[in-house]
Amino acid sequence: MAKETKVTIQDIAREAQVSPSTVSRVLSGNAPVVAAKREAVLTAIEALDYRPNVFAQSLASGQSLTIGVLTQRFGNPFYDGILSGILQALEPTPYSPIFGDGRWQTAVEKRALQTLLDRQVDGLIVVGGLSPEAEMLAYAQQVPLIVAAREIPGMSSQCLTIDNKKAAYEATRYLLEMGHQHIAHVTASIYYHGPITDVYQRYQGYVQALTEAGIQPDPQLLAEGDLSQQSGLMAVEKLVGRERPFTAIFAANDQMAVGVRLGLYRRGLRVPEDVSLIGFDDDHNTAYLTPPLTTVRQPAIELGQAAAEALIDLINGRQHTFDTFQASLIIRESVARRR
Amino acid sequence: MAKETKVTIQDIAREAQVSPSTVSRVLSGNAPVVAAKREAVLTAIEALDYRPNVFAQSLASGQSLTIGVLTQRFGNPFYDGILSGILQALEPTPYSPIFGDGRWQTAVEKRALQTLLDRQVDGLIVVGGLSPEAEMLAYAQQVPLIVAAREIPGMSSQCLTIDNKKAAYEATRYLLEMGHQHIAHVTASIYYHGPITDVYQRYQGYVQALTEAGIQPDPQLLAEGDLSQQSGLMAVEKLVGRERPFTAIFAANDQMAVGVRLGLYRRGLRVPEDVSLIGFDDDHNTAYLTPPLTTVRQPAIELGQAAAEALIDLINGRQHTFDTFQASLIIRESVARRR
DNA sequence: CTGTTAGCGCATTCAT
DNA sequence: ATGAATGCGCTAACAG
Repeated sequence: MAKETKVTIQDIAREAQVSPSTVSRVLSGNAPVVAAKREAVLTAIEALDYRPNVFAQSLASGQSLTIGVLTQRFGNPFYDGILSGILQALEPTPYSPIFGDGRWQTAVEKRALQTLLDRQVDGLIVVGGLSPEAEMLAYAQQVPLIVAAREIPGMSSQCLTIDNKKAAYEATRYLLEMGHQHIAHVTASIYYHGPITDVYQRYQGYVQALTEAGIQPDPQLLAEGDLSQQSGLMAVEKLVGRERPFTAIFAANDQMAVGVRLGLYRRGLRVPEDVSLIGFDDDHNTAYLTPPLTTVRQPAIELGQAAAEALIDLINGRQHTFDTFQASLIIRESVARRR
Repeated sequence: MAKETKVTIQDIAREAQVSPSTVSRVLSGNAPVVAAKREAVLTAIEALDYRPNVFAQSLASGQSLTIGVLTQRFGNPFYDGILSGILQALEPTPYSPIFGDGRWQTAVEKRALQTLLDRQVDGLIVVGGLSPEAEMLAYAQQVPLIVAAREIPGMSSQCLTIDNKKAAYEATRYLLEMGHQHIAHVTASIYYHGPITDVYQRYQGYVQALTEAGIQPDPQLLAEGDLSQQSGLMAVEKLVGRERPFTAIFAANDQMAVGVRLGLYRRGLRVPEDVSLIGFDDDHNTAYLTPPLTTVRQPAIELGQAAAEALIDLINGRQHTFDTFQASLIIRESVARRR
């Protein structure tokens, strides 16, 4: 339907008085071309407003110059940040990203992945994702693959992750240092979230900090939500209902922290006077909480950039190493020294 | 690098004892094929796990079976909703979306658009966007084009929009009906936002409602922000500073409404006891405001779906008509009857 | 209904 | 350094 440019490499060749191959050469820069001819070609390209046909290019070369990015539905600040980072890092390269959306459903994710593969992407970045490890390993066999924000055993050298356990450990430590002894944790069902082990790692960090401090983690101070704000609210109800005293709550993400905040408010508990509160994600949407929420910032953009760079190195067979990314505790007024 | 499938249509042809063209025919369904052969082909495809080379397909057919979607940086709930709608509507079609990100910068947008065009998209959906009208018209010449959430004079039959003026009118009417006479409006600079006339339309709806009610809009009750939360806060300062009494504020978007809320709080003004407040967008991130914010919900997903459907009809030369979408007022507790 | 013949637009050999 | 020739994998006439 679309009336695409009809200008082909042949037209340029004629216009510039050279052969098509020469045009191709100046285009790709893969072979030396005398300056005069190069000029002629460039001018012709300009004059005719020539745009190479990417399909023909890819068909002939076997490269698509695209890299596939599999995400899970937009909207999450952390994942969105990773996307931004990827986009930024790809900008100066010849590769352009094409997206697939897994929508947090394995079946959808699988199809999206397949679509990307069918489009002959030269490389693949999977952000999070639910696909079983075996499948991921299989994909990695077919195409250069980098996984962001998820650790897959057996391909850790291609996984960029954030040290969630350590971050959670530090958050909990901070509460301990502020004198809190009875620290509740709002987590999310491991079962439900399957491979999203981030949440579980946060739980582990929490446990470790307590244990090191000589405090036995109390199951009664653990509440399970589903990462939603609503579930945070309900978590408070559960905790309060158990009649185990607590002076601080560490929520596994900001959304739940907001719910917690609301739940405390409804129970007449004030933050931070009665209960200190820490979240996780540095979700900017919580900016208008009063008092502002102490939380953990994950370097999403940086991680995205690193993922893209790693992938390009991988495609080009270059060596590439990277460390686990460190998250940082953002201290704000939702935590007070225990009275 | 990637070891793509080496299976070609020839292999299938051989395996199924037919000619390549026949295979192509069963693949595209564009021509009748005897059942027996079709079966044979299908089995062969299955057996060899054949995946057509999209580049070869596109090169030969001139169609890419992709539709380009130009967005502006993820994160905005309204635009994200439109994207979801587009994705959903495209799901059952043979077209797959490829995204471009304009990042709210004309230069970037232009490049992104060009990239999409270079990829020979069969159609284009531009969500919002800043490109001057002339350019949009030019693009529309090159490729089937649908514009979502923006009205472009001269191609209104290809623009899906939401009736912002009417929605704002109704929001203001509601305040009037609640007995408010002095209603302030927080808008955004028309100059700054250039083509984003939504905000201006909201202003117009506000004016119309007042005028119809026999109230002369008071310039002193108008404050200009930039859609950010921060600017909402400052708007309150301006309004309060002018010492013109008001009992209600209608903000042009939820983000500013949140800022307004904060500003009022700092001034010791309570919502809704002292001042009633209405926003616009039904931004879920405001869910934890107390009291909940009365706002306007725009049917983003529906609009996205409609846009995708319209585009496909356009590509196929089918006729397609649609109405302006209606937003709806979501009444919550941030508005009180005037005491 | 189906096989045969030509390209689609370009990147790459290969000679020169 | 550069032109000519070949083919990437597939679809689209064109005959039959």
